[in-house]
Amino acid sequence: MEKQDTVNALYSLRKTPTQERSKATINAILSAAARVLLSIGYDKASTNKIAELAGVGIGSLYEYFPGKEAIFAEVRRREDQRLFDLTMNRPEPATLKELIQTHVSIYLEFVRSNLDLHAALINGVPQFAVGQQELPFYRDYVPWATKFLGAHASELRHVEHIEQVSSFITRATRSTIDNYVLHAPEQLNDPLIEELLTDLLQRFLLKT
Amino acid sequence: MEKQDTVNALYSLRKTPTQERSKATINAILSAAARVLLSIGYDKASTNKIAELAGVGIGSLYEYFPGKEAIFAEVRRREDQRLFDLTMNRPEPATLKELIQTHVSIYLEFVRSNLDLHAALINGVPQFAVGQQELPFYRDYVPWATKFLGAHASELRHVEHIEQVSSFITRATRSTIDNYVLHAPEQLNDPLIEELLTDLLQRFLLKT
DNA sequence: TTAATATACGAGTTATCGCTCGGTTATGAT
DNA sequence: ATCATAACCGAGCGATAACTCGTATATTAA
Repeated sequence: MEKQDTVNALYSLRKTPTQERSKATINAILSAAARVLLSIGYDKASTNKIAELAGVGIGSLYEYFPGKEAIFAEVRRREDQRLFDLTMNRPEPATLKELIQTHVSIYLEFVRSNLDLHAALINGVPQFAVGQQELPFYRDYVPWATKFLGAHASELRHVEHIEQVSSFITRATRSTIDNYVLHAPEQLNDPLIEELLTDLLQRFLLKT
Repeated sequence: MEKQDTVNALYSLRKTPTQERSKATINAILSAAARVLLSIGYDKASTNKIAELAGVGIGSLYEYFPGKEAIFAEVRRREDQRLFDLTMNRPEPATLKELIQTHVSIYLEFVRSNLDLHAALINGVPQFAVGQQELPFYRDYVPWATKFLGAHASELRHVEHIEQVSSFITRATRSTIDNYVLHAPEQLNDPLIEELLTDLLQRFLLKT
């Protein structure tokens, strides 16, 4: 409980902004953080540089963020949220087969749309409290996927452990794409990758 | 060419050791680096701390390594080499099905045997010259897998693009396991994960 | 034995880091 | 118009980082 709070304090906002201009300040900081990350990398990024590029006093930065990690944790959190919104704000496909195809496609388009930033986030930025608690992405996404799989249980090959299967395919999908983002970004434009990944998941999940 | 050398210089040994004691020094540094990584993380790890823990003068450290990145790049390189040796020094299975099962099993055992170090490497340590050139692991492994797939082409579902398929399954396997290492390490002891991953790959690759 | 080379060393220089704190300015409520 | 509070600011302190360079010691070759 206490330890948990201590940990969380390192990664969340210090105070919640109420006025508009403070929200603008926070946005400026996050935007600057992303630009600094792209130009010099996480290691050499410093709170001073971020504040300077954001056109914000260093004191202001520390009003809202306890440190560098928290800033980048927030950058990542917002990107994850964007992805989650993209996948949710969409007519729910009728069949599992379509769902798989759709989600692979959405995530691929998502990473392609801002490749450099995602590569930098994956590679350079350590993850929020790893092992301590689940990433927001999986925490939100897996239950949703589990529910969908449960609703189509009759089409599934693996009906025994739907919860674990749901987690498994979510992780496999995301991590495989992230691997391409980092190590073979040029192949992300090849439609073959999308085909292979879709086929991989469909064959695994669906009865033939 | 010149740029490439500049980049490489940041990540490779400065000089090749000839005498035994210098090899011992390098090993002490690498071992200390791993321990520092586990205790305080990549960010707060410094060359000074590593040298101190290694019982080596800071000057000696800089005789061999141009900086912190190079030290950890070498730690990772050696871990990758260990894994590669494990998979190669083993009677080659007769069938693709066995091969898949075997490799999933080897890699899982490999990460389980030193979970904390692998988690720290995956999460905290930025990758060597990402995008510039392929990681040694994939550079060595993919051609080998490609050859094996080619030799069993008759059993394959995807015979059109063996090279890309080989790369694809290698990345999918490694990145999925790495995801569990980082985000759900407790599940690595559940045999279900091994089953699911094996099944995923077999269904994708093999004709039924 | 001696010369050449490889290895080891660490005090010290320079730079930057994280972060605080006392104080100013802007905003909204009364 | 007045006041409370939210937001903003940046000089500057203490700590620590990366890395060099002159020097000392060990090893090997001649």
